Amino acid sequence: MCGRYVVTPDPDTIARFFDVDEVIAGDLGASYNIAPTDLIYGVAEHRGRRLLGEFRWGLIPWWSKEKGPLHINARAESVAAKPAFRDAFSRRRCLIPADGFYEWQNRPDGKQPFFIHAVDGKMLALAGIWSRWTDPETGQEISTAAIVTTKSAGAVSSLHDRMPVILAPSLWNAWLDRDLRDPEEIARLLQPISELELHPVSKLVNRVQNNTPECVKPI
DNA sequence: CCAGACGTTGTT
DNA sequence: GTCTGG
DNA sequence: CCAGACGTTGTT
DNA sequence: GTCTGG
Repeated sequence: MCGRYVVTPDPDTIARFFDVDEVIAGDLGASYNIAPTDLIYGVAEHRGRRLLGEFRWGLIPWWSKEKGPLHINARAESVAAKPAFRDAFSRRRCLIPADGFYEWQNRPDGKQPFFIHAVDGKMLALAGIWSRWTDPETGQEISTAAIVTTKSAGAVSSLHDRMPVILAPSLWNAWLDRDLRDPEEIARLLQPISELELHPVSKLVNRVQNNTPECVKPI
């Protein structure tokens, strides 16, 4: 699955990589340990333009009266049908930029974290869905997002049976296209990719308070 | 009709 | 909002 | 995802 | 064990 990840470039660098027209996100700073509830970058389309915005990690359906529970992931196999996700899936998709992400391997002696990243070291586009939600208590409106997961492939499958969907650049346009609303057509974009590298890292990453380059360093 | 749920993961 | 269960 | 909390009363 | 917070 995907419950922690890494983003280090500044917003302008991310925007260039994803061919973004306008940056509306603030500078969230480099993070080696992004966790659920954090603010994250997301690339989404608005009135035909590609924007880099910020989202709270943990999707809240627009009709929800409650702040929780958090939906940090959505299964590719069912995202089109689930009440909490289907509307976002057909109308509000985004790319979530990442240097890489973490998975924990279960071992007899505990859990071992791994950092997983592109072979060429470039940023990954994680498949995301998003929603606008108004807090009934404060009237505050926020954008929230979830990462779509799928069956793992390649080296990652030796660690874990789930991983985030990573979209190849050739699929970015279709994924962001808000006029593309046919669930079956959209679902065809969600394939696991296998060209990733991984290495074990320190258990420092287990604590969300630890946010240093040490988190991604091979051990 | 109204009430209540609406999610993923891992583990057992 | 929309579906399912009672 | 992992870490950390997990409770009430009364008083300040 | 299970929920909440980050």
